[in-house]
Amino acid sequence: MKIVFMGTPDFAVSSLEACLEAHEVIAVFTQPDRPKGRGKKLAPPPVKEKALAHGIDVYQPEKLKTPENVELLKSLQPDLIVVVAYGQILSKEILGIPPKGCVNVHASLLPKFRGASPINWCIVQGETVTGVTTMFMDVGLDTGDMIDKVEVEISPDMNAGQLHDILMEKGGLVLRSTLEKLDSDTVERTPQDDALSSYAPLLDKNTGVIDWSKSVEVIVNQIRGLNPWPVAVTTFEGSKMKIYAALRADKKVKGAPGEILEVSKDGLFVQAGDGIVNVQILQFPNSKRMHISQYILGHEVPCGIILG
RNA sequence: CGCGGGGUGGAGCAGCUGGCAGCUCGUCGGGCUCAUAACCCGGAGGUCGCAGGUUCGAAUCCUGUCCCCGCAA
Repeated sequence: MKIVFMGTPDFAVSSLEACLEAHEVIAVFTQPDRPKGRGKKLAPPPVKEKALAHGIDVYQPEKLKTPENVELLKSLQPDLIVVVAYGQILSKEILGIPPKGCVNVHASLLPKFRGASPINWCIVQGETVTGVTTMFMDVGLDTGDMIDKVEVEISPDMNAGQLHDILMEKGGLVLRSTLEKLDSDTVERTPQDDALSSYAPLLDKNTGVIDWSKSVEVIVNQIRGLNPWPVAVTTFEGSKMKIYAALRADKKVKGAPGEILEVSKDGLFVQAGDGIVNVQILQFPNSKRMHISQYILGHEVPCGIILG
């Protein structure tokens, strides 16, 4: 099949590889290079680098749905368009271009966690199982008919970064199978049950702010679900404290929500709504990320102060 | 040239109004103990990121360079 691939971040790269394995990728669409990192340097998206390495034409339109780009897509005459974390909406007109349709790889078990950040939200909400779904795209947001699905277990200590890496790999695998079915016209469509759907909106900084009156479970899930980005944060004596990892603690002491009850090399014990959170890895502005056992070697952490 | 912080014994930090490099932990040896990640005594370990400069003398001031990090995207 002649495929046009659309994708941008790391997550899309393994799917691009899946396409390259058995099919002809005639063009890659990805977001324009953006200023990135400390120096404002323009950085190419991972998908672009991969595509260039394979000598594939790369297009980086600011807006995909302009008449010129629609014409461009038509002229490419793809059999199929594969979209993975591209970052732009495909208009109805574009969706109708390829005869085999437009398929999307989505990092959740649809219809749950439709939207931009399914990987983070499923952990934040305490799911124990998630997965990757391939589907035919329609005009709605991740609402199209499903094709293939693979489940992945979320272990209690897993954070969003680790889950991302697993799902990325699974995404490539599922797409391979979906591509085979499309190629041989043996695809089966399964409509999504809207009643079971949920939405995983784009993350922002505020998502990371910890409310210490919430339960231990909610806080711990928030912390691991937002690692490595945007990272759970709280306020420690006026400065921002990022928390990368935390556990549930078994302690008998008790205090006000957000109060630091005890500090040792085993952790920073903080009162939450229904129990105690053991903060393990933290980071302060201008400082390196480190485990509490290292942090206390060079810093004074008085008990009794209130976080948040 | 987007803004800002930092590179000091294995780890985390202090020292930086220039004058013999310090703290906590770890590590090594010894002691106490039924025992211990606890406690006591003692020791090892640092060209203070790199290169120049100012000075009688620089971790500390100046210049250049490399690397790391926070914000912002």
